[in-house]
Amino acid sequence: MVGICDANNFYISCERVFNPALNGRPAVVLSNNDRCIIARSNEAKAIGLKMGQPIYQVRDTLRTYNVALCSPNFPLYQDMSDRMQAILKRFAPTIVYSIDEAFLDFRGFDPGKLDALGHTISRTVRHSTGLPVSIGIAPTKTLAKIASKLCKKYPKLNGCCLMHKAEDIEKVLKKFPVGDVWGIGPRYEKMLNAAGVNTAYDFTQMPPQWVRKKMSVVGLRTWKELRGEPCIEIDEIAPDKQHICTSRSFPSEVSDFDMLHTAVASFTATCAEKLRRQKSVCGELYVFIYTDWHKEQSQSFERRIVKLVTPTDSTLELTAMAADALRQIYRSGFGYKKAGVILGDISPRTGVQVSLFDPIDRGKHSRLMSVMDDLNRKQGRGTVGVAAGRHKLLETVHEHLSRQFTTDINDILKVKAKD
DNA sequence: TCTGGGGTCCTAGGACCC
DNA sequence: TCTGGGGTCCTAGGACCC
Repeated sequence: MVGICDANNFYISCERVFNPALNGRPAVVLSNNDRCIIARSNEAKAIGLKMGQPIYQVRDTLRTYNVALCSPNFPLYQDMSDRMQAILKRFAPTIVYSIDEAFLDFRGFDPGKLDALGHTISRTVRHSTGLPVSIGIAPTKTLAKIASKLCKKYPKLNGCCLMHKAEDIEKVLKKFPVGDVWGIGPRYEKMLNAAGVNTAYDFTQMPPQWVRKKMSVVGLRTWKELRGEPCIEIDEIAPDKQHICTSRSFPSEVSDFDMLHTAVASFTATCAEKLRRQKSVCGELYVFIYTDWHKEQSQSFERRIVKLVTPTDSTLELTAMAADALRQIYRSGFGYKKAGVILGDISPRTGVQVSLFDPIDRGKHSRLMSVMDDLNRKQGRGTVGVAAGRHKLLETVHEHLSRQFTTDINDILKVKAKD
């Protein structure tokens, strides 16, 4: 048996832990620059606010229902996530799946005791972190996901839903919309509905050859999992990333080369930091800049891939190459709305083949980088860097930011004694 | 006026090789 | 009229996840 522990409305719940005034009212967390909705409380869902919806489209609703707005506070969410995962690990081998979810490996556990254990875990996380979670337990990961969704829908389940008897599972699947199944997105949902497949149960009754043909081996795995055959493996040790990306939309259009350069340099530095954290090097650097694609008039979507002779993790080298690439794709007269950097062709740092006429002192670079990473880790991000300064106009706007309640000593809540 | 920011895997088709 | 066959690698595009 396998379990999934999924935090309910995770970002919102994190905000609520430190700001109880948000309880019971519609609240949303916004994307960078407070542009669109990326998380919603149940109350916000109930009044029809949608994931990814731009704020300007729902101004009236926000006002009418007095919706609380929160700018994204990712350091807080990550810290709360770490706390949740630490608690889960006390009960069963845990595989972190995303910031708000983890799988629990219940193989070898007594199935008769799992319901009670699941409830204990749910209660413990709630008490120790303040986060409400939904735990689903079933023979496969896909079924466990369904169980955890039931948990959210039916509060009387009290934070844990165990699904293991074949007839119970069948009963659930017959009512479960196929589009809500993990692994079936909007495209496949449409295709399946058109073929008369509306519930998860309908899907399990389709011939495997048909599923394979229409949805490839990925769809077939989902089909098998729904029929109780585990076949989605998730690695215990998070594999190294194959691509590392940093990109942002700008608060307003940017047409000045130096400003773009500053942005691209800082994205590259962030990417390189992530790369060094996983002890890898990259062999490829990709830089892109977009104009606003919503506008009718002429657009520009430019990108350049640079292949490296010798793979590297040096911010110095990468920022220099990114600047060259940017110089090649930049065109004056355009207002750019978004830019980004992607590192690819990633491999472990050990075993780098240095080319014969390598002009770079790699030892020196790597000593410099590790001093830099160290300082940034201890003194906070952005303490030292090689980026070309900062521009006020590029800074992300966060009008409704909560404080760093758990990670900054100055922001820790103070308890006042009543006299 | 205004639309997020990360990732994964799979497949088909073209280039190229022998 | 007739136009090999098998393999690899790369890329773009399409689907999905949170």
